Amino acid sequence: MTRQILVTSALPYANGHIHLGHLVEYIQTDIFVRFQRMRGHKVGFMCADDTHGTAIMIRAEKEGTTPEKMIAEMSESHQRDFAAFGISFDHYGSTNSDANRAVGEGIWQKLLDQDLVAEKAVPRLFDNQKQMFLADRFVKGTCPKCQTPDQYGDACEKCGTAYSATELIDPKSVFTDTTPELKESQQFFVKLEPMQEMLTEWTQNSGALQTEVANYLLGYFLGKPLQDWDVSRPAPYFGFEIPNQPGNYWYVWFDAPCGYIASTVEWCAKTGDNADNWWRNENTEIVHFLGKDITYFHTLFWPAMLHAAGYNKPKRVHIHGFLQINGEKMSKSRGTFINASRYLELLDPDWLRYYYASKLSNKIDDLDFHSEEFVGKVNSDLVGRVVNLASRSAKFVATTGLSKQYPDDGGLFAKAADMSDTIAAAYESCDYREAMRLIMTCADAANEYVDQKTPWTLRKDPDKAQELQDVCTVVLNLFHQIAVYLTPVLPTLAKKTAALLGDDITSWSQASTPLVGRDIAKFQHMMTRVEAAKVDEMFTPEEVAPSSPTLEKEPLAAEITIDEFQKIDLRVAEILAANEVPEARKLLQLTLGLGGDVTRNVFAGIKGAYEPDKLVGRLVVMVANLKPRKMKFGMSEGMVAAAGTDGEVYLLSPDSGAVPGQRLH
RNA sequence: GGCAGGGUAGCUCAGUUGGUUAGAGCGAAGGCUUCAUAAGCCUUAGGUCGCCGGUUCAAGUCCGGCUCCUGCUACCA
Repeated sequence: MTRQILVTSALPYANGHIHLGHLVEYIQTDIFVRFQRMRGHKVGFMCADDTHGTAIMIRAEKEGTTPEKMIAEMSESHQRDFAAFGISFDHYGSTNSDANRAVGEGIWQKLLDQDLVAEKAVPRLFDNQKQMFLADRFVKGTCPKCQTPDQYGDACEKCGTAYSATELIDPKSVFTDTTPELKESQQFFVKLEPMQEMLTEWTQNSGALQTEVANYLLGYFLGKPLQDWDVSRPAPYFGFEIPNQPGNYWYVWFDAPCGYIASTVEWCAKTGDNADNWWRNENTEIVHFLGKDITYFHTLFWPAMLHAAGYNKPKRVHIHGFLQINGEKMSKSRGTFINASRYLELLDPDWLRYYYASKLSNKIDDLDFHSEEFVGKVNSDLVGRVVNLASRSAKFVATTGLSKQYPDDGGLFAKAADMSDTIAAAYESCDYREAMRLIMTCADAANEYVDQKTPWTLRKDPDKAQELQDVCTVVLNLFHQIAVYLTPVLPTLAKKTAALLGDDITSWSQASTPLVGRDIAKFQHMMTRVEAAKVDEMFTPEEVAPSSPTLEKEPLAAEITIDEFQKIDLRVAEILAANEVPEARKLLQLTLGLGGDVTRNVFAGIKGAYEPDKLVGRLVVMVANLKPRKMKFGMSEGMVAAAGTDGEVYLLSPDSGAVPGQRLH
């Protein structure tokens, strides 16, 4: 029976480039999609850029551009990366599209019709200077529980306490460093509690979710009344204004998943289909792939929206874990935050597709990119075992082609053909690791066969020409079979196999029918080996070119050791007094406090750049163990740290929380 | 803090409803082979299954406690 399956990957946020972590998901989804297409099902693979929200707005502002321009460039970059990794979307849209606005408005109207929208006043922090309400992530302050300074407005990194931004002690806007004001904001909420029963049923009994996920939802959300979901944000916000509610915008997570439908709408417009055939048709299986961080958006809010608006709920939500690099979180400072484009400079995308496939299961465990394993698996599985099969047999039948009849192979081909359903089931359940393991057992059996039959010996005896052709016919068919099974993962290998044997691989069933009596093309290498050095190079941070004009003016000083650095005692100091030195052109006299009654008298060359009155009370950094020096106006007992070239002077200040006397490490 | 998940060979992971000597791949050691991109084949070594206790004829598997790791925690996405 032909199934109709609409598959999505989560929408990448237009705030950054595609990296190896994203690719876990897109490759995983693409394998599923290609597998289903091979099985003859009707598949739509939808994705789009997620373009709205404060983060986009702020970043565009920082880069001196408009959000529209930024998301256009990012979309192009994303699509280029996806294409290079062979991600075969049927349509790639954007949440900032007319189609998406229409989908959002349609759902919104249905929510209003069913009295599922509530309006409430919410106290929120407001940045007066920037004239905007601040999301939790844009407020920093001292944790109300453990007093750790410099924590975000949602949770403390030190003690793990979750709180709301309004509870922070001494909150500051991360944009302006000013103290935000508490203001009421009228916001719109989707009422979820009326759909609690539906959601409980769907999450627990529909089979759409992995059991861990169902347990998590039951344990954390569904065990108590569902809170109303806050779906609006006050201006300024980059997104869609809510119909008839000027100054109020949909929260990005309201319109982002609508992008799945909007993409389908745009796709159907191209193909002459109707999106309702996919989204309002019970025979369509909606399958979402996403990372565990966005679980509840897709398993509570999104199904609620779909349900209220009369769309199909997902048949399956497949959630995967995060990518780790050599056992650790990806990190920019460790050089393990690898963009897709960086990978592509050095390595073959098919290697990553296979490597991920060989590690992905249907659990939500994190997946580790382990350099040595990556090299080992690709070289040993793909090159040494799979591709090598063609390489060690094709040459012997270059002139004769394949035997007319499929020879007796002791049941090898039939045995591998019998595995078709088992392998297919592994793909279907997204247990690619199991699929790869099974396929590799086929490759092992084939290599053993070559070893037993020793075609290189047969070749030397003209009387055994037929036997040689038969043996190679068997080996090439076993290879072809494996290539068919691997096609969802390695479409490029499938193409090269097709070129060698003159038979395009389009259907799963081709693994069950041997190829006979045909010429074969001249053998060409199908895959190169991974060089470990290239993988290492990928994880070596690229040298930053010293193109900075400031660095040219003042080049970096000679390298020092940590011991040498530690001789310099840098301290946080408070400016207790600042006075003009009438006869000096550049100097101000500062009295610096190091806590208690320890003070230092310092002459600092900052006159002209700072008003003495305004300096009193602020914290600076000083070199506290500098040998005192007698100057024309008195003793200077240290030095205040400041940056600047060409007469500009900028004092350094510690973040709030630091106290006078603390040493810098 | 709460919730969810995990801890099995050097590494990455399988272990079905509790049932013989706990498996695979990679890596390691030894041998064979030379067609193939130093690829292939065979053999070997390696694990008190996180810790403690309980149920049972029998526990990696079930129950209780402890411990370590990871993620999430609705107004960042």
